[in-house]
Amino acid sequence: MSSSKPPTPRSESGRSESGSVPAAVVNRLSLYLRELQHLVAEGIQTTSSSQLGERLGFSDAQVRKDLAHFGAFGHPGVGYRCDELINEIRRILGTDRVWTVALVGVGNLGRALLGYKGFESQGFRVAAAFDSDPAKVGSHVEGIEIRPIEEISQVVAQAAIDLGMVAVPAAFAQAAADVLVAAGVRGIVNFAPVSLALPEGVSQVGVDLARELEQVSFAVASRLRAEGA
Amino acid sequence: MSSSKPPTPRSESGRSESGSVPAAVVNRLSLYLRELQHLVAEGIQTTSSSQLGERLGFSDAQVRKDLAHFGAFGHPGVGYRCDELINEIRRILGTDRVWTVALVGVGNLGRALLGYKGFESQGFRVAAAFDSDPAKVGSHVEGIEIRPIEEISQVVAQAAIDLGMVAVPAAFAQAAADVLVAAGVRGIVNFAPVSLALPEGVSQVGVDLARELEQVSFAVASRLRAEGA
DNA sequence: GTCTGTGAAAGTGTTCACAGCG
DNA sequence: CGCTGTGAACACTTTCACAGAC
Repeated sequence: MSSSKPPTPRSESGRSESGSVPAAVVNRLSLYLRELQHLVAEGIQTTSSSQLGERLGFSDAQVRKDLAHFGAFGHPGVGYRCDELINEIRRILGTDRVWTVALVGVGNLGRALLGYKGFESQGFRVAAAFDSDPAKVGSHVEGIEIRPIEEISQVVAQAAIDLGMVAVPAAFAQAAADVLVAAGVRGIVNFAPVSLALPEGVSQVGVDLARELEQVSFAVASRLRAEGA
Repeated sequence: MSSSKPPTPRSESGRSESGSVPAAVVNRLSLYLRELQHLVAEGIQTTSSSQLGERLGFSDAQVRKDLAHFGAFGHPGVGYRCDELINEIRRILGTDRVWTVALVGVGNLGRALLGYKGFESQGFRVAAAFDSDPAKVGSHVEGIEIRPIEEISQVVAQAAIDLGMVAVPAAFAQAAADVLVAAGVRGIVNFAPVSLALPEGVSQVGVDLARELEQVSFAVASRLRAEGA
């Protein structure tokens, strides 16, 4: 459960390899999905690469090229049927089925993740939560019972958990990830501000809240420097 | 306060323009910063592009090229003094000063953001919080008083707020952003699953929890397809 | 006429490999 | 020697522009 120097480090920006589709394309794909869902909610049934691109800040060619990686989903002279394209993208992303997710770490952020309403509709069900704090174990958050860390491997197997979310303090994140991986989880979203070393075959995406703010502060600071100088 | 078709849409992946430094470079920069801080915590005072790269999954050349965008911070034959490079990167990212941040939306996620311990040490102080729910207004979360949305512009000016975090439901995110921008905020981190349209000169980074999971599920689904097929 | 799908061109980002400094 | 900083080679992405489908 320590972490001297395990395999495959991998950073935030990209997940591990995945065939030959650029990470940036997959990123945009899920942006297209979200926007298509908004379009449908607005009562729009058909769209075009230029409309979709315009709403997201991409070129029409970009949208078409991205989709071309996976097939030909449009109708020349017409555009894309929204519901059709939604289904295609969900299939590509794998969210045409439900993924079960386990959460490790029920602090402030963990509780927010358990209560987050946006997962279910996109095909993710948070099915188990774990914490090392005996005071939390046994209690229920959002209808989910908090279990002790020691039960991860049993529960992950029993509940057929696919993915993990790590929301523990930085110092414990690698250990938490190691346990999840040993239990058979295939991918992890890591909210701790560390780069996890995971074995090949386990995907990771990192979300670091302070880093997100840093990206913004850089942009603002650059602008201020440009103006001020 | 509606949002027919305002300026500059911009997606998650990139922030607005910022001189000529690629977004990916800035992303990695803050990853380098984080790792350097870990190195210092481990008692390591000097590092090299290859050590830094290895721990993050990048090549040594990548690390050196990234830094070269901003200057020459290393010592040939020696490497990089960790504390020196940390200072340089903080200066570049703009976090050599404190940025004040306002939060709009004190739901589950908003509360987690107010309680998040990782902001302060990186140069961000959440100094104000707003919510439209009268039941929440007036209460205190993590020592911060929740104020009504109507007071945003007054408070942002008075407290000299630099950045905003939007953690309201998708349908209200554009309006919340509009108010923040009108009040003078220069950058926004948006946790709502929509693409905000912001005027030029205001930076945005989007964090969409469901999308992060989708990136992982794509990678896992790809691997399963490859194996299974 | 509209809009897709796609080769070819242009533009960016990454890796290589080495000169030069400590 | 070791390691940085960097031009030059390479790889990858994006944009262009058009043939073909509706």
